[in-house]
Amino acid sequence: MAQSDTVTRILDTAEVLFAERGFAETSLRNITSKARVNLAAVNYHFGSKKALIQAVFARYLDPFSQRFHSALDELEARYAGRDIPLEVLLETMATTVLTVPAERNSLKVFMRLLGLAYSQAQGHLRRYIQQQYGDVFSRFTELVRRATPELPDAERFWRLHFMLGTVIFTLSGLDALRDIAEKDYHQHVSVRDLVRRLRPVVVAAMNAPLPDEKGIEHHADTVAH
Amino acid sequence: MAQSDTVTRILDTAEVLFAERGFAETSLRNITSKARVNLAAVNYHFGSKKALIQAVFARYLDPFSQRFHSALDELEARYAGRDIPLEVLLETMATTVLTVPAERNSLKVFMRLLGLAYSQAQGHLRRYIQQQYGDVFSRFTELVRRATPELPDAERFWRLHFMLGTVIFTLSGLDALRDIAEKDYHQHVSVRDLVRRLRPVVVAAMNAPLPDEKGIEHHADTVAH
DNA sequence: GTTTGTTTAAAACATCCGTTTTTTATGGCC
DNA sequence: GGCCATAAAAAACGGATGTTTTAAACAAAC
Repeated sequence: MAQSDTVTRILDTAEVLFAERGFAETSLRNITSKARVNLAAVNYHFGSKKALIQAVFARYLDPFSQRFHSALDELEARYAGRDIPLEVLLETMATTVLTVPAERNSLKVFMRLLGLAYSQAQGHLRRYIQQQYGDVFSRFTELVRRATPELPDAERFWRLHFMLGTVIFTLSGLDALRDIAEKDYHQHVSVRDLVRRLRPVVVAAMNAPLPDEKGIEHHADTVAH
Repeated sequence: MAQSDTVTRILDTAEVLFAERGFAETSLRNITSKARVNLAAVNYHFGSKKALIQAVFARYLDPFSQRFHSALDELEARYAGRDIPLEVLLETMATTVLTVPAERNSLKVFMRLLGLAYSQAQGHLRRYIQQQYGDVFSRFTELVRRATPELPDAERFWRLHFMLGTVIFTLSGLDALRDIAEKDYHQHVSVRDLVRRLRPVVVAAMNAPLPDEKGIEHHADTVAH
């Protein structure tokens, strides 16, 4: 009966603790005791702590990758060769990202994990994600390239990462920001709200004018004449 | 003679290791051995590892806070009551942030530390920074408020944090991004480059049109008619 | 020259870590 | 019944961590 909901209990507990405190600050003893599971169970079922971390990510990223591929398939079919508008691409990505964790009410956890994956030193994680899910991202960026032919390649690369930073940073630090926002503006903030606010910002950022030429330098103390 | 360059050696070594691997992943033995200093010196001079971490931040943030106050003083004097344009405010902040670590050739370290301060769980750090340097940030946001009177307060709050996310995320993950960028676009990327690219994006994001009204919902799969 | 306060050095302490090993239970199959 | 693979539980291992204690060096003050 208890066949292997042990595995699920470990994953459920681990993702929450990881999201709250980070990987290094979360010990296997924290996880197993809170999950009411034997300490050795982690190494038995997953092999190591590293593998546990990767499994936590895979549980989100596998369905995400699958759904996102399907969504892009649909889009390409619908547009039949014509370029897909940037707004549609961004919107599709957003809804796909939001769909997966929504089924488990764990958007906050998922976003926090994404944030950790980037910022944490953990080299093995970045490598794992890159080689496991790099192709979905490549497919997406290629479609974005076609949607923004006027942007130089390097500029588009950086702007995409700028926006990735905005979204991950905001949604992963959501709790802290939400506290401040609600204290200062007495207004509840839902994730839907935030996505609504993010949309025009991201679009405007992607469509911003190109930066000045390299040679020309501006200084704050000479710009206001 | 050796009076207390021990303190400096510890700080110099600690900030580099912290930036490279994070706080939890850096042990006092790592620091003290690399700094060729006795293990007990950290607890003797700083009291604890937590206090060491805060001291590392203070060494950057104290001069930053001081300079930024002066810069804002100058601006307010120059504009003598008139509102300071948003671009000038942003530019001033940028140059101040860049100035402090530039004097020690440690911009990368500083940015990475800022990123860690946000993303890492370390509750004590956020609290310390908030209560120690919250007033400079408040002063800045108030000036931004006057520079963007058309923005609703909540909207401005969120957009400022969006942009904070962009900058910190990008500059703190710089090394990883730089690797990808140089591999794909065979082009060296300096921090100056990045700041140049960031400027129009941030300005456009702050000036983006307001989001749709709350009631109206958009879905990716119905938006492309 | 001895004393005093400060800094460094060395060693020990208690605790926690990830992992491995050993033992015990469980349930399907002949 | 006995057999066996699988899972869970308990115990132990080796090592690393932050901190504390004890001892030695050193400079300044008297």
